[in-house]
Parts: sequence; C-alpha cells; structure tokens
Amino acid sequence: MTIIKKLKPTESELEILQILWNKEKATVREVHEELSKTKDSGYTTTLKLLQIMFEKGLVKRDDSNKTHIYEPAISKQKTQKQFLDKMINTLFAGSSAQLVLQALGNQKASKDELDEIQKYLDNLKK
Amino acid sequence: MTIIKKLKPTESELEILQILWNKEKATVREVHEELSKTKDSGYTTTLKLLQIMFEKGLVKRDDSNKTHIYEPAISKQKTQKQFLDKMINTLFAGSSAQLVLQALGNQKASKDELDEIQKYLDNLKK
DNA sequence: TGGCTGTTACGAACAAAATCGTATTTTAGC
DNA sequence: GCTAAAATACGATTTTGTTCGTAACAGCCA
Repeated sequence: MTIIKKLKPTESELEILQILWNKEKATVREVHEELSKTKDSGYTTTLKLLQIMFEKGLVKRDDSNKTHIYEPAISKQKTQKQFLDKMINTLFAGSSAQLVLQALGNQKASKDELDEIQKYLDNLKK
Repeated sequence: MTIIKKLKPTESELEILQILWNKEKATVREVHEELSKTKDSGYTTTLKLLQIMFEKGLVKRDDSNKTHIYEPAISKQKTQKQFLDKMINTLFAGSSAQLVLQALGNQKASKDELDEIQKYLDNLKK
C-alpha cells in the first residue's frame, strides 16, 4: 500500500496552485506576476512559497535549466474534493445537500448552469 | 455607515461556533465537554479561545454571574455563506455551479435531498 | 474561619505560516 | 574573462493561532 501524505495546502499555497492549474506550468516570475494582481508581497516570498510547496510535494519542478519551471503535483479535482468534504463536515453537519442549497441560494448561477445541474440530478436519481 | 470588521473564524473557532450554534448558549465547561469528544486539549485552552472570540466579537457573553455564559454573535448562515463564497472564488474560479456539481458528484445525497434540490432549482428558474 | 472546588484572568511558550533581506549562483553580452 | 541582470538559496523576523501553567478570586460548607 502506498503511503499517502496528507497534504493540505494553506491559503497562500492554494492561490499559487490556482495559477499553476490555469497555466499548466510556470516560472517563479510568471507566478509572481500573476499573484501581484491580487496581492502585494515580494518576489522572494513567492519563490520561498514555491520552494516550500516543492518540499511538501505540492508542486513538481524542472530545474534542469537555470530558471526553474513549476507545475502542480496535485490535481484540481482532488483538491476541490478535499476542501469540499472538509467544509461539508465542519460547517454543514455532513450534509452535502445543505451546502448545495446554500450555494445555489447565495450565488447567482446562469440559466444554462442551472439546466446543467438539473440534468445532472436527473441522472443521479436513476 | 457602520464599520464592518472582517471576522474570519479560525479552524478552532469554527469548532466552537458549531457547538454554540447547536446549544444556543453554553458555559465554558459545556463547550469544553463537547469539544473533548473530538479533541483533547485542556480546559483553559477552551476558555482562552472563548475569551479571544469574545474580543473579536465572534461570541457574546453574559458575565453577570460568576460562571459566564457564551452565545454566538454571528449567524450560522452568514458564516456558511462567507466560507462558501471564499471557496467558490479560490477553488472554483468563481463558479458556484461548478462547486455544486462537484459536491453532488462526490458526496452521497439521499433521494429526498435530491428532490428538494430539484424543487429548489425549479423555483430559481422561474 | 479556613480550606476545597470551580471558575476566570493572564502571560508565556510553542507552532505554523508568511514575508523579506542578503548572499550566492548562473548566464548572456560585451 | 568580466560584469550586470536575473535567478535561487537560506536564514531571520514577523505574524497569527494554539496550548497551557499558574495565579487570583468567589462561593460553599465543615
């Protein structure tokens, strides 16, 4: 049996993962540039974070060149699920339905999106 | 305009809020007793946390008697929304629909719950 | 009164995360 | 080869959250 490490990205690490999931791969500078749009911490901070994430196994990197290239080591889906599960348990008494209702109520979803959800529900009920 | 403080409960604070939401109000000892079921930190730790939460405005307290009585100062709904919104933004690219699909797919929901969601969707689409 | 018992108050230690300053390394261009 | 520019490495500091030890205090009752 494989050893499964419990990697729970921190807030900041999630922000970086988001960027990497979008770009597929990126240099520290690229990540930092993107991060700067919503945050104002220094370049070395971003670098340090990526290094820590590398040690934790949250990202992979190609350091065959001077400028390292990072990419996510964990999938977006898995991570989403991990946080969703946690949230359902700690904030919605274990009921995913409750969470869904709350999400639908508070956030605007387009008609198309609602249609999609409905179609999905129909399938689930079969 | 009222000053709105951005109170974001921490992990531990959320656990305590959960308990208070259920019990409506409780003494430190009661909270601690409940907390002990899933955690093993000392009594004074729980006390300290409640004191900090009081300073932050997360809970109210009646200290007219020797034994203080605490109750939530923020609503469960508001807090759920706060965390959901955050999650939708940092992990689901701002799409609540995406989150809903993921939640429905990964977690088991009962037929009744699915019905309820569907009914809710019908209303939304009108 | 004196001493348990149960409570709050408070500071300190500890831990985890985020941030940055500075040193070192690499390499492209002169 | 030398240097400037851009990158990484690394340690130190700061900030935030968690935990606990100890003191102080109130009330009860033998």
